[in-house]
Amino acid sequence: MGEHVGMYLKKISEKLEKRANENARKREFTFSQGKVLWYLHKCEDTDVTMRDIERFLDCSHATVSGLVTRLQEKGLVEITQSTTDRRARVVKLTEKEWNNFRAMQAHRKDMEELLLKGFSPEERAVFASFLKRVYENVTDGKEEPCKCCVKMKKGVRKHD
Amino acid sequence: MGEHVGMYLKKISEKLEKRANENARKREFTFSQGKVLWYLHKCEDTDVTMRDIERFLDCSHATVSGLVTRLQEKGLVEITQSTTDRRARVVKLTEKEWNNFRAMQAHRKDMEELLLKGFSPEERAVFASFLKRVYENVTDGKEEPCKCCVKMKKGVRKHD
DNA sequence: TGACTTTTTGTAGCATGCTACATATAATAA
DNA sequence: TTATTATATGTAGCATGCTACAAAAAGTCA
Repeated sequence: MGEHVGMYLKKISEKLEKRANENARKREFTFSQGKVLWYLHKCEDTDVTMRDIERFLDCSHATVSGLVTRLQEKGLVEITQSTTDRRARVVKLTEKEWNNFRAMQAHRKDMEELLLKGFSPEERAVFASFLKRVYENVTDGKEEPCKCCVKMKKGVRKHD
Repeated sequence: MGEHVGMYLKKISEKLEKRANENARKREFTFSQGKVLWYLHKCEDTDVTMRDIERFLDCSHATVSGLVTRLQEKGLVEITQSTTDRRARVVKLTEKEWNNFRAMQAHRKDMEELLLKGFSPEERAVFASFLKRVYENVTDGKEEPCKCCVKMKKGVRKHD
């Protein structure tokens, strides 16, 4: 009765974000902006719209609009209109940005190792499976993954 | 390699906060404001200053200032100057607020149950211990607990 | 085709978090 | 006591998240 699981989850998450922001600050962008860049790298070979980013981050379109605008102001992404859907805006990484990816990968790996310091391989597996179950509990099983890279072929949209 | 533990922790935490905000909205305050109220209830018998709240929330004093100001505007707390330390502001719950506590307790319990749905008592214990270990990893063992209720007697401050 | 609905994005206004700077008071050292 | 340092709070300015409203384009159905 009262394992305070929720409290721990939130506090760990807050610490993670603070650490990530400290790290990202060295590279002239924030943790949230980094998530957008990460996604753009992951989907290099496809046209990524603001709507795709919204689904990936699982946040409102207003939030995405702010993030992408600030990334554009810093010259880290370019925004162009989609040629196939005049509502959509396509977001692309600029040349300037390419240095960041490896640093981000490294930091992500470091954080994962920090989190699981002292855990045996078996414990890691059990912990990961617990987290997946909790995630399904809080999403009522209705996970809303980013469908862009998974289900869409290069440049293929419904309206094509 | 790559259990995505960090990602799951963050996503679960985001869902938790969204659910808590939906719930809290019915009671005219937000999740973060609710944490302040929660703490004030916990420490009913002591004088709680803004600095105490800052330590409890583990956030900046600027953040606390905003939270407490908005709670005051809604008439949920009163702010007075400490009689023993003229720098400090003492934050107190108002009569109006007292209806919320039980609803908050109930929601917290519901969330805990939702998170751990389908977990056996043994699994719950293991999961909780894992989270504690991860928390110690991300805090480097230097946990910074709220010292107010733990170490301070009623009304006793260093400067007394 | 034309009317209706859905989708994508923009903007305003707010709450929450931060850092950086300022002030006033308290605590400490000379 | 006086000078210095530490502590508690205020404020400005920013990034991130939200909801609510609006517009424009795309999709759908008669």
